[in-house]
Amino acid sequence: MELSDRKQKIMNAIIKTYLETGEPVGSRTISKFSDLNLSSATIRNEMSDLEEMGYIIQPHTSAGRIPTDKGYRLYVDTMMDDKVQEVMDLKENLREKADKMETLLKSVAKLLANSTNYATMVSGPQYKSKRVKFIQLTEVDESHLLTIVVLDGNIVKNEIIKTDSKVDTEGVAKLNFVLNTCLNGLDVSEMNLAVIQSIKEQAGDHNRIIDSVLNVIGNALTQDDDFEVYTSGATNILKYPELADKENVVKLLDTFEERELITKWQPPETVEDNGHAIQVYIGNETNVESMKDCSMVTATYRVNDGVYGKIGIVGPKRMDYDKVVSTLQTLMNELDDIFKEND
Amino acid sequence: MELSDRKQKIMNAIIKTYLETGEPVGSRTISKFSDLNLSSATIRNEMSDLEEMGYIIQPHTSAGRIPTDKGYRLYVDTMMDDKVQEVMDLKENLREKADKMETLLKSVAKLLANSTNYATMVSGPQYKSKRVKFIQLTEVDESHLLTIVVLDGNIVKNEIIKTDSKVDTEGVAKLNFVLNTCLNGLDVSEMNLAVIQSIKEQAGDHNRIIDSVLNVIGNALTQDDDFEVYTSGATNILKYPELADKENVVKLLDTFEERELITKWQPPETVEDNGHAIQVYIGNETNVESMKDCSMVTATYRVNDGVYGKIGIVGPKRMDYDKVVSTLQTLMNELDDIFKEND
DNA sequence: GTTAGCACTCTTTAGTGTGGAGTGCTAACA
DNA sequence: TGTTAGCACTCCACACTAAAGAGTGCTAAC
Repeated sequence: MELSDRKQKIMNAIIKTYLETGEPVGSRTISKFSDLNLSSATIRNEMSDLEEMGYIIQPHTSAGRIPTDKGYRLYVDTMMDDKVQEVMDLKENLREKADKMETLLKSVAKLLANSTNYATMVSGPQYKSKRVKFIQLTEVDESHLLTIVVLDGNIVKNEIIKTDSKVDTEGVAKLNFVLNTCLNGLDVSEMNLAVIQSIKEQAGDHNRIIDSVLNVIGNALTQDDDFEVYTSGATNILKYPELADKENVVKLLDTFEERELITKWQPPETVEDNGHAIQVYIGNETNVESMKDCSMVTATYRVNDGVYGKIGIVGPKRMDYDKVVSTLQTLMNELDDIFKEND
Repeated sequence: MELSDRKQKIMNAIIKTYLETGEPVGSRTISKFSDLNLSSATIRNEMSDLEEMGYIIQPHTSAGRIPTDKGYRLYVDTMMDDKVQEVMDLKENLREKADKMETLLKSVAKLLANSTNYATMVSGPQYKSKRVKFIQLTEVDESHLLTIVVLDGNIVKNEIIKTDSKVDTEGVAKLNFVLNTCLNGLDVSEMNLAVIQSIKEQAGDHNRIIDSVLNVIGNALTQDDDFEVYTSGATNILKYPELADKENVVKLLDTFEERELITKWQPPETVEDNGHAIQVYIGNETNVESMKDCSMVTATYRVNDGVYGKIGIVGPKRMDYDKVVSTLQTLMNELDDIFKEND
């Protein structure tokens, strides 16, 4: 069956109404709806068609229709107009917090949650290809060495390692020299046994320390456990009755608590400059079981080349896609500016 | 009125029963209860007394009684016997995660939440009196210096600062020397203008950098924004109907989300060695409005001298105080061991 | 001092009926 | 042939009622 112009309009009206009310919408409501001057009976016929085509569904025999995932998808893909949203006062709020990435991202999450009334998740920046820029060991006291690893993009990792015996200042200097000459510029795959062996030979009798240091470096290069995710406004989902039944709520809130669950958020392979790769996932498209009744809109921010993070907004399927997308757009531009400044 | 022995026993029975069921408990239930062989009528008389004394209350005329805060308090203070709980398999689970404080604390929160079915909050260690152990500046590239501040207790803070112009290796060395000779061993209150002035004089023409560095140090010494709080099992509160009415749930969950709210958790002035300062807060005793229908049990762990953190378990007033306290005790001992080992 | 018994209160639950919203179908109309 | 009006039907939501159950307080008897 063809999706006629009129059907599209009706579909649009159904979704718009449903987004507002959250109630199944009936033919009479649509027939009273603005432009299209059609009786409820006609609408009924059309709705019957739309149902057959899979765009809408009846929760029970004598109820109105609600959009299916396919219906939402249609809306998001074709019907959303790009109207510019009132620009929020995000700017001032953000600038204040911009000093530390962590606080910045937390505020982003909170601001978004407050201004959209949905739940938000923000992932910390992920570093795509990590290479060692330089390494530095420093004595802390008799039995502890501070290991500092600076990676590409000026990411600093540090860890204190225990030593069996005191290493004198000279020894530390030597270790520093050896480590830096051998490892600078390498990524994790290039640190093979040959390299390690050569370090150990040059370092003399500090094998144990080398092992510890390499361990720290390995962690710095591979560990994703600093793949932080900040969430905010989780309780907003309680505002939407269709999500708030006990079963679901627990699962959803748990999903938010277990931030790790959103590991499915790989950073994008490539993001065209200034493109924020805004994407909409509806229902099962999220690939998260507990979110099957939700939708999620994600965007990608870019701190540096190869350093990306994601921002996601989770709400009911009847979320105001239009507003969310444009809010995200505004916000992303703002973030871009902040990162550029701070470089 | 005197709190007779029999009244105590009845009180105990009431609380125990209520803890299990969460329902108001009636006189008949208690009369059937184990030891005391009394008819429901007698119990009724006693309960009437207990109500007058403020230990229990009737939610409505023809309902059983439930304990008041005062009643719980009586129970916690006098009636809880110290029976040892089955030791959980916390140990093995914890050891695996012990490598990083952060992951360790997260696991603690999760484990506690799972094994108690209440919500947990764990605050990261707080450093009571912070002093600078040493400072180190390192060139990263032409326009960036890495500032590392090591504090008492081997806490490492780092930040990258921008410089207007390149500072040569010699300059950095000099700065390092000056900073360390002037600042090592000082706490924040001792870094007064005189000290700062003297640094600037000795450092020559690197005033701007000194300012940035002092800024970093100041942050390291004062900022509580790394007062991390980990939560887990927030959704557990949905398991207790008396907490799960919509109004309350939102407020409670928000309290958990806004971890900062628990700033009221000052570290204790003193904690006797090996004492974990386990405390029970009932209802309004928590001083958190949204928790007026909850109870909270907190314990203090000790990483080092002057480095404390707190663990809290939040549940309904009818929480199983006995079990929670002994679970916490077991856990704290375990943590003590881990911290000792890792020293 | 303790207990049995009874009247009374209040909540919970199930059951019932009514009104409203919405549909699908049919027949009439332009 | 597309549109509309009308009607019978379905189902949900809500209010109301009735009955059951739990528990109390009081009184009188042991």
